[in-house]
Amino acid sequence: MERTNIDNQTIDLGKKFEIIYNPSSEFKGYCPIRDILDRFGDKWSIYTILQLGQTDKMRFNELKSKISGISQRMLTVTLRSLEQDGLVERTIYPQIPPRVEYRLTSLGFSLLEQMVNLGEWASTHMDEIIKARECFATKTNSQLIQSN
Amino acid sequence: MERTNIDNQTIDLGKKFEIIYNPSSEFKGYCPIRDILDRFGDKWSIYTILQLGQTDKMRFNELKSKISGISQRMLTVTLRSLEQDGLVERTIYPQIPPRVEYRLTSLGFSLLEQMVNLGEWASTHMDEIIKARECFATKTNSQLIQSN
DNA sequence: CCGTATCCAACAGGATACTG
DNA sequence: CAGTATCCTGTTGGATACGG
Repeated sequence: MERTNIDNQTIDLGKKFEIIYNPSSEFKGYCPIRDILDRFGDKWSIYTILQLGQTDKMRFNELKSKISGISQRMLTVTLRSLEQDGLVERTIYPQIPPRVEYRLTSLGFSLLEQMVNLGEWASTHMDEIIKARECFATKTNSQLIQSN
Repeated sequence: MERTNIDNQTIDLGKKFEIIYNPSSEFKGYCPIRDILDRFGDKWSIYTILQLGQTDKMRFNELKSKISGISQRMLTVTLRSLEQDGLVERTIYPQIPPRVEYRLTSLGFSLLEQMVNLGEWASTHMDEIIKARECFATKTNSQLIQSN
């Protein structure tokens, strides 16, 4: 198994790689990251998880008001999806008007920690990425100018 | 700033939360995680990053053959996107037939590390999630039966 | 209050054909 | 070899109206 070495960055992916992604087989080429990202890579899951991580429990409309821009439909869809994966727990109090509370499960909290880690990476490197985008735009523009 | 406490899990998100997501303002409510996930939360970016992390450089068709299922178009699109964000470096050797090499930048490698972390989380908790999905399906079915 | 149902626009991405 | 260009389909998610 090969090792990667660039700029004195040596990452021994060999061991980990087989765990997280095995491309050699059509059937065993299942990728857990893909599965996870298919679920919370959507538009609202992260916001929802982050919000639920701020307090121990929240009601539907409370969540809706804190996640700016989300529609009623999408909040329902998102919460069902998270509930289905065992990340969020839904408690219904049988009363009129209905009262429903949502909270992260311990699994949800462990994902939250990963999200926070990813968020810290994103915050740290966001300026590099933005610079790269600007630089790329400049390169593309100059190529366009040359081809005129 | 509130603290979250469930099952003896105390995460002090207060400090980190403001960095990674500020929902209080329409304009300052910019979320770096969202930005990042909008980029590599797509269908092919992770596979591409993982593959490029396996060797120090790869050619276009080499990549295409290793990422099973990807179309020529989507590989181009994905690589351009990653290049634009400074995660991948593209080297063109002006010869016929053309020779193009791709490699991760150091920024790309640091993202790869995050992906590996996420992948380990996913691998560790995948069985819990699958169980939760099955359990959810059972609950839903029994509700359907009751309503019949 | 907390949803569900329906309709619809926008976009991601696959198939195919063509090019320097 | 390494792409573009074009077309076309499936899915995501927003708007709106209605229901227990």
